[in-house]
Parts: sequence; C-alpha cells; structure tokens
Amino acid sequence: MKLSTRARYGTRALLDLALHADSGPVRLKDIARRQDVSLQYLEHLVAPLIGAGLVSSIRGPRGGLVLGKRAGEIKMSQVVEVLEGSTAPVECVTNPDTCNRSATCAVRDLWVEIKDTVDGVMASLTLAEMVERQKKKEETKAEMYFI
Amino acid sequence: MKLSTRARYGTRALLDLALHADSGPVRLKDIARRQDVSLQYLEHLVAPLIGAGLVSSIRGPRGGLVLGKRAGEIKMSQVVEVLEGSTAPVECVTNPDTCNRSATCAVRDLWVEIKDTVDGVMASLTLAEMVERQKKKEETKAEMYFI
DNA sequence: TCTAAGTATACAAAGTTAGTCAACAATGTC
DNA sequence: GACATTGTTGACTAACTTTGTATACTTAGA
Repeated sequence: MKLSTRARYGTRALLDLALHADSGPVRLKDIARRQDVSLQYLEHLVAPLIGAGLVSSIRGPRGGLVLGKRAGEIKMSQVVEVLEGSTAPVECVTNPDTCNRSATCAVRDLWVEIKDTVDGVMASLTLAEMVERQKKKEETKAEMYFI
Repeated sequence: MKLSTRARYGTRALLDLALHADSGPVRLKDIARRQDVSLQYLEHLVAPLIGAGLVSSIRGPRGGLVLGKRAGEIKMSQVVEVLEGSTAPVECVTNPDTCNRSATCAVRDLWVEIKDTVDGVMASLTLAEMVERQKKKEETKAEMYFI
C-alpha cells in the first residue's frame, strides 16, 4: 500500500507552493531547495500538475509557478490522483474486466471499500486546509521553542 | 497505493481455504488450481501465513492446510499486514525518524489519517464475514443463472 | 542579445516484484 | 520399511518500476 515518491514529493511541493504564493511566482529551484528534492526530478513531478491545471507556469526571468486554481478548490484526492493515478489498491477495482472473478469475488469488494474510504478522506480535504494545518503546526512549534 | 500480488493472491488463498475447510485439510495444489496461482508461488505466500499462526500445515498424504484459528478470530487487517507489511502509505508514518520534517509536516498527518482509516476498514472485517459474503455472492449468481 | 527561468526527452542505476527451479523433510499407507 | 504424497526452504532470475540524471530546447524579461 505504498505511495511512490511522486505523490509524496509532489504533494509537498504543491503545499510549499501554496504556502509561498503570496509573493508572486515561486521558482521551482526554491521549492526544490526547501523540500530537499533535486530540481530535475521535481520538474517531472510538476509536469502532470500543470497538465491537470492545478499549477500554472510563467517562463523567463522572475517567472516560476503559481496555483492554477484557488487553494480551496484543490482537493487532495485530485492531487494524488494526478501524481499517482487511481488510489485503487488493485487493478480490478477500476477495471473489473482484468479479472474474470470480479463479479463474484468478495475480496474485490473489500478492495473497493478501501479505495472508497481513502478517496473519502482525501476528497474532504482541500489544499487550503492543508495550508492552514501547516501554518498552525509551525506556529505551535515556534511557541514550543519560545517556552 | 497498489497492493502487491502477495496480498491479493494470499488473501484469496486464505478465503479459499476457509471456504473448503469443512472437509479436512485443503491441499495447496487445489487452492492453486482454483485460484489460478502457480503452486510454487503460492507456497511462498502461505509461508508467512503459517508463520503468523493464521494457517497450520499437515504434511504427508492426505495432508494440506487448515486454519490456525477460527475464521471469526482472523481480522483482514492482520492478513494483509502479514502478507504485505504495514498499510502505511509512507515510511514516515510508522517510523517518524526517517524524515526530519515529521514533527511539523501537515502532509504526513494526511498519510497517517489514511493509514488509520484503511486499518479501520480491514480491522472491522473477519475472515468469517468474508466467507459469508462470498457464499452469498455465489448464491446470488446461481439464482441469476436460474432466472 | 544575454540570462533566467521552465519543458521535454532520452537514458540509466538501483531496487522490488513475481515467479521458477531444485533439493529437502515429514508422514501416512501398503 | 519402501514409497508416494504432501509441505518447506533457499537460490536464482527475468521483468518491471522507481528514482533519478543528463542534455538539449523554448520562452520571455531586462
């Protein structure tokens, strides 16, 4: 049930972008540095995000990335779907024809349940809420150092 | 978020075993045939199930596999855990030290939520319930042919 | 026209998965 | 006790996926 680094890094990159979106386009290079991902690998992860319209790019000097939609309109389920494909743990969930048992397989039903549950969790969370959570966590940490 | 074939085949094999458990030990060979898995590969999948006590083996002629516990005492979460390891989608969920952001990473919190949800679904379902479901599905299918 | 950015494609190293082969161990039956 | 039947184990490998790197290219602002 592992996620690939695509989804992990990509999600973090998008959150990083959202967190720094106030001050104009955010350079990939800066995201790469802050998130400890190589610039060249990050380029691969950003491409599908741009393709899906979650991110827009601005070329040339002073260019960079901006969100393609408002953060409140970006569901985390969509982000993971774009980066990683379906969250179905097994092929037959999305494509029943790949297994001739699908119609009468109780095990498949379990995988379907799991996919639906996972999607539910991620669909109920937007990037804007992730930004809030992240800010809150950083504040709390800062306070802890202060004390 | 893919499951490996270990978990898929292994789960099906265990359900198959539970379904045919009435008439004494079930031969691996028969499970392999019914489930379309090579005998030699299935042997590898069964090994950890035996190790975890979910299955017991009987050698020699008329031998085979039997359940190591009552089906009602076998949670599906345990089955998947034995076959596949933790359901955590990301390493840092079970082992926060693998990433120095863990303490202040909102993304990690999301992965934790997902793991807990998945575990919840699978922990609330026993092998006995899977057997019931499977029988019901087969009955329903038989009826459909009859009509 | 120079430079700072993103874009695209090809390639490759490393690791994982899925599966086979082959020798072995235990046990019931005749 | 010989033999057939069943499970056990470990070595090995082919294929695939992941995780990157390298390189050449495009766009656009100063």
